[in-house]
Amino acid sequence: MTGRPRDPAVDDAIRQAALSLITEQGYRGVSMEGIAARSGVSKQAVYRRYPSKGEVILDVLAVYARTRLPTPDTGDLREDLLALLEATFAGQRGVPGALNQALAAEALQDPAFAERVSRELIAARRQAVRQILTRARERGQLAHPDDDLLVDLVFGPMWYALLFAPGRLTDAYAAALADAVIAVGTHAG
Amino acid sequence: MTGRPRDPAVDDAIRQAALSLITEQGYRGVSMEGIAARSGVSKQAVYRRYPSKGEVILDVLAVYARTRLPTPDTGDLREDLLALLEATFAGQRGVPGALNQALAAEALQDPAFAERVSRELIAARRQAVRQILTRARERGQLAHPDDDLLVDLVFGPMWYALLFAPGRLTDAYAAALADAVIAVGTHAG
Amino acid sequence: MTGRPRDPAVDDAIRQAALSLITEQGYRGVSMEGIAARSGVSKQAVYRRYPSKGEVILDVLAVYARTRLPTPDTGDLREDLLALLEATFAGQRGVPGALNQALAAEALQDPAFAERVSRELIAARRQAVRQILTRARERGQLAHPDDDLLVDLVFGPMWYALLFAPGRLTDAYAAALADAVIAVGTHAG
Amino acid sequence: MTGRPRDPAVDDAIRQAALSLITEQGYRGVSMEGIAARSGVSKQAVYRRYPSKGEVILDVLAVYARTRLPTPDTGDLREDLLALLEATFAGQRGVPGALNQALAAEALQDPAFAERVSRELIAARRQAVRQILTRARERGQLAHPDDDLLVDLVFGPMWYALLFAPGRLTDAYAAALADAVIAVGTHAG
DNA sequence: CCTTAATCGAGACGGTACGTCCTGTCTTGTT
DNA sequence: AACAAGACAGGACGTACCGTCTCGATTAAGG
Repeated sequence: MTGRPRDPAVDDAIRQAALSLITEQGYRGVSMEGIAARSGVSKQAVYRRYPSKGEVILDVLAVYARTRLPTPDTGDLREDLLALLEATFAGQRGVPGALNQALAAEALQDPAFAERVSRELIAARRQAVRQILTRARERGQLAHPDDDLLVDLVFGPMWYALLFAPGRLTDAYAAALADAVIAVGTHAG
Repeated sequence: MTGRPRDPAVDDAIRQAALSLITEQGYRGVSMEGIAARSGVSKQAVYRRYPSKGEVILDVLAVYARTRLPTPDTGDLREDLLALLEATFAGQRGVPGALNQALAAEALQDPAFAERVSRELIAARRQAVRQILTRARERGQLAHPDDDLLVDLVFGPMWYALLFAPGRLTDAYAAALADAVIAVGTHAG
Repeated sequence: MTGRPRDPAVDDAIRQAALSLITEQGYRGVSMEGIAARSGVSKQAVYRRYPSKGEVILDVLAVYARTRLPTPDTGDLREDLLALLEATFAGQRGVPGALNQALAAEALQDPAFAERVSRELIAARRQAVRQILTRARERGQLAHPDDDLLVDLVFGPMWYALLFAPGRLTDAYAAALADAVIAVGTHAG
Repeated sequence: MTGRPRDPAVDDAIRQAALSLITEQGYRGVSMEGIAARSGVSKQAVYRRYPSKGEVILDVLAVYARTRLPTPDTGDLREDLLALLEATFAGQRGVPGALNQALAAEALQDPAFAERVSRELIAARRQAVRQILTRARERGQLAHPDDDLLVDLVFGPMWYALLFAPGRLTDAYAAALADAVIAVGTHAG
């Protein structure tokens, strides 16, 4: 029933190989074959762990982004939003940006995978923003009733930029976006 | 010097085949090989016209979406925005949605293509919104100085939805989004 | 130093699985993996007993064909030969035929194995025929001096048939072959 | 309808690669993958021509053995048989021997292929011997009525040797076998 | 009218990746 | 030790596309 346990070194080698392939060559350059070759691992070992390229990327992202979303709590909505947006955008400028792009590419090709990503990854990120909003609402700083819309206003432009203009994700943009969200939030809706 | 002219029937067959493949099987199911096979055309004939899958999709989209963005001009910002958003979202619910998803998938795998899409297609759409905003500004209905941000607030959530939750693009969502944009726009920024 | 003794039930399960796989699917369908799976035994247990597929087959054949070659002794060369040939051919029409074919396939792919088979299995069969010939010679019924050639005349056509026309191994063929061998044997050579 | 014609150089490269692989490493060392790699040809190019390893070998053998079976006609049965047997055995001592072994290995694993080989290759060889026998019969040198049996006596021992003792195929063996066949042939049967 | 040149379909070409299967070895915990 | 379980590197399987190429057969426009 037990069998030989999986070698954690193999896990690491696979993730490391996938990560370096994505950063070096982008999503195009990633293949199950290539990951196996680069990591010095058999294809079987990869397929045993992940049914598809997307799952590899998802896992790499999960491990890589252990630097948790901060969910700052300064007592001020603007401060909180700004901190989260700057942190998030900063991340997207580097390797995680490439990972998220790869993720999106995979999701666009496989609705089931998109659903999975939505539930496991996207939801967590949304929750972080929603928490900030909830606290602001409790302090009476928020009039707009639809948190979902406000969250969309945060992440929508981010993904838009990842798709067509990754360079746009600057601190200044984070500030402008934070102000915009607050402008909407302080209205009654 | 002239040689045999290109057969327009071949052009049509290619576009038609690409379109039906995308709608039937999604981006996954589309290949240059498949397009040629489905259209009864030689691979060479396809490659002569388009250097890559992405270009085919781009062209199909251009032809298919001859139903131009309206750029309504009712004299009222909210009316204009609402009309445009509803029309745009309505389009994304059907076949053009699949085409846009395919486009995004391709763009994510090829930065050069992303750039091209950005310049040729995205820019036009942004321009339509910017026109509405400009007119509103001339009427004194707009305080916010950064049109680009406002445009991002319009298209960001749309692409976000296309990536992870296509069902979200309803008329109600269009209305909420229009209100949000106006809320931001009427602030000084 | 002794450790746990080998489980005879495992031995049986392996042989049984190998046998049924060969008869059901032929040599093609036989693999160490498949034998282990079919017998519900670990691969290690198989490899512990047999270094290769060929050895399994060889062992299965040995156990299965405990119905020893008869080496009849009727006092008449023709009677003896006919009895042996009919018995042998009869065997080759059923399961042992498939086993012998598998054996040959393995031998052709591995000269060392061929040598081993030759020494252990082929030699025994040849000895049986040689015994018949020796007795005939002592009775003065045999003029030809080269027993090896005569034995080849018996088994050559049998293997030939196993390779390319298994259906040929009938009783009539056995009779014709026995007569041929006698025709050669009664000549001086 | 026409399409680009197959490149004969590719044909040659494949056959050459297959031949050298067989002679160097035996049937074990032959794989479609290996043939493609060795010949510098794509796997597709190989599969386009041959559905299986066996077909490659069969074709290589056919091309290689353009040194047709002689079918000598000296007016004397013994002379004819001896010439053919010596020529045949001589061939089996070298590269064609390895090819025939590979062929047999494949045939043993695939009854349909065995049938094909039987019809296309084996039949031709048998015909050569039968021709010799027919001429002898017309000259009154042959009493035995069953040519098929006589042919089996020629080829049976040859394949037997190829399977288990390739070294046995000497000129002396050819002579002994020729005499044996004649001994049978001059009897009434 | 008759070259000239680009098109057409067909399909071969070297490559790369797919996802599966088998080989023979190994590493667990259990008996 | 042997056992079931199952991971491991390696390698072959047969298929699908990639983008390029070479055919023979059209289809105009220009000499």
